[in-house]
Amino acid sequence: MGERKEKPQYLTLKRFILELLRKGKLSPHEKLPSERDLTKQFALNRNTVRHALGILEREGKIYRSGRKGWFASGQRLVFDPSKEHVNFDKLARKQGFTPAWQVLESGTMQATGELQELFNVEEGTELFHVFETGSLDGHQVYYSEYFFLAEICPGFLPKIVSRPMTDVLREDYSIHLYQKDLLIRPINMEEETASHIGLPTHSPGIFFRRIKNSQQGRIVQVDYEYWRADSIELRSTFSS
Amino acid sequence: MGERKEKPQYLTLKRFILELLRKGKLSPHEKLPSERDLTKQFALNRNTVRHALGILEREGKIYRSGRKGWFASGQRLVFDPSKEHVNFDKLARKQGFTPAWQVLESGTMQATGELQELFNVEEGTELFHVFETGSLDGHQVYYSEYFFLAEICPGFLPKIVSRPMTDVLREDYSIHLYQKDLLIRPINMEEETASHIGLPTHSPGIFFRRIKNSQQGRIVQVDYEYWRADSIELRSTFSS
DNA sequence: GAGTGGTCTAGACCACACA
DNA sequence: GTGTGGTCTAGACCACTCC
Repeated sequence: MGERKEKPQYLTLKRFILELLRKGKLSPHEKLPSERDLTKQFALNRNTVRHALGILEREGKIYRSGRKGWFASGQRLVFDPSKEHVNFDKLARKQGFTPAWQVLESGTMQATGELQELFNVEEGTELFHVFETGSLDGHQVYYSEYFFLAEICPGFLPKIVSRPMTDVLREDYSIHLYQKDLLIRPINMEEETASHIGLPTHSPGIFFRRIKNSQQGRIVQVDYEYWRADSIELRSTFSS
Repeated sequence: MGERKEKPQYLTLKRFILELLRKGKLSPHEKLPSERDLTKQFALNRNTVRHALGILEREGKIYRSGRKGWFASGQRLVFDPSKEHVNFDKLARKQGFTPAWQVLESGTMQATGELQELFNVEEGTELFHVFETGSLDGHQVYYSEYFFLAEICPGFLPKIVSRPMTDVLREDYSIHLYQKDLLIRPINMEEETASHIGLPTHSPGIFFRRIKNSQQGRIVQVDYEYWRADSIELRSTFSS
């Protein structure tokens, strides 16, 4: 009657791993024992082990990398969605990370569909596109697709390989970006997105769609960003 | 060599259900076929069926309710995290929902631990606490725990059963709340939290911690809110 | 009582990673 | 080649819901 219910066994494993993390016996980015090792240690079936690991993954405590295994999550990059200016490089350095990014592809294209609507331009208007990945301390954390109005920044593309995009726009074109619209959605990473960051399909992620104005109020940039969910923390501080 | 890889079978089921949703053959809040029905229809094992359903759940397309089954998600409440004022009742009505809330428990307590730190008051300072759930169109979507500085609003608790909390503070105490700090985190709902909203453990959720000032700049309220992840959409629009 | 979702076992085969 | 995670099967028992 008043008996305590049996706790599910996956909770035992989950708590064990949380303890390892709490006590520092698993350092950030350290690999966990293999799933089969855990089945032996806890006399559990591999399905049950994977159930426990999946829960920890969705809580952001651990993450998977490729097919290489499960790893303890690192420190989160704190990100303020209420700020109108966003500069990954500066933000990360301020928080003690070593950020890096790599352009995977860039070029010109013509506006159609959603992009045409968002930019509010005629179909066929020329856009620059940039696909890149970014990392913190050597660990890949995001994949993004940026789109710019080509006419406002001729010769833009070669410059961004080595300099932060916001710096190039400010210094070379006197364009200051202001975030106008921000959409945030927790997602499962689709195969293609995940593969760019070296993650397995269905890794938990956070998606951002940003629409940015120039100081003249014109929409000049649209970003789609896909972040590893455990790599960031969303926190707004209001100054008023 | 150039052969297409076999698609995983759970993807077949996943896409089938997405099609049902897209075509409107599953209306919002309509129950899906039982897991065992789906195993028969698709000649799949129940584990595989549950895998597919879990992915759809984490994408916010479907949700579970109690042990009653899986349901198609409804329309999302659009929520702007950059706004300093938040009023669930008004926000929901403006978007065509019929909101409701229910106070589960309320009373007085003394500040300790994190609450004492957040309020920045002496240990033992009297606080009001209110635990409540909220629903949209009859479907429970959040559970929250509010804490107030008791001294600024004597006689507060009986009033909030029937009136929105922000209205009571404004009309009866001339207190206007300003969001000062906002923390957003995707979570798995823990057993206790989930049970308040009639959800099973590990339902995907979004957690908010809000710290609110009065117009005098004093911290007067701290909220912890747990939302069903599929019930809201985060979107900021900047007016500048 | 029949059916539901939640938990769990004991296997299996595959593609891929690493040594 | 050995071990890894990803996918999948064929069962089982339980607590709970609904009729």
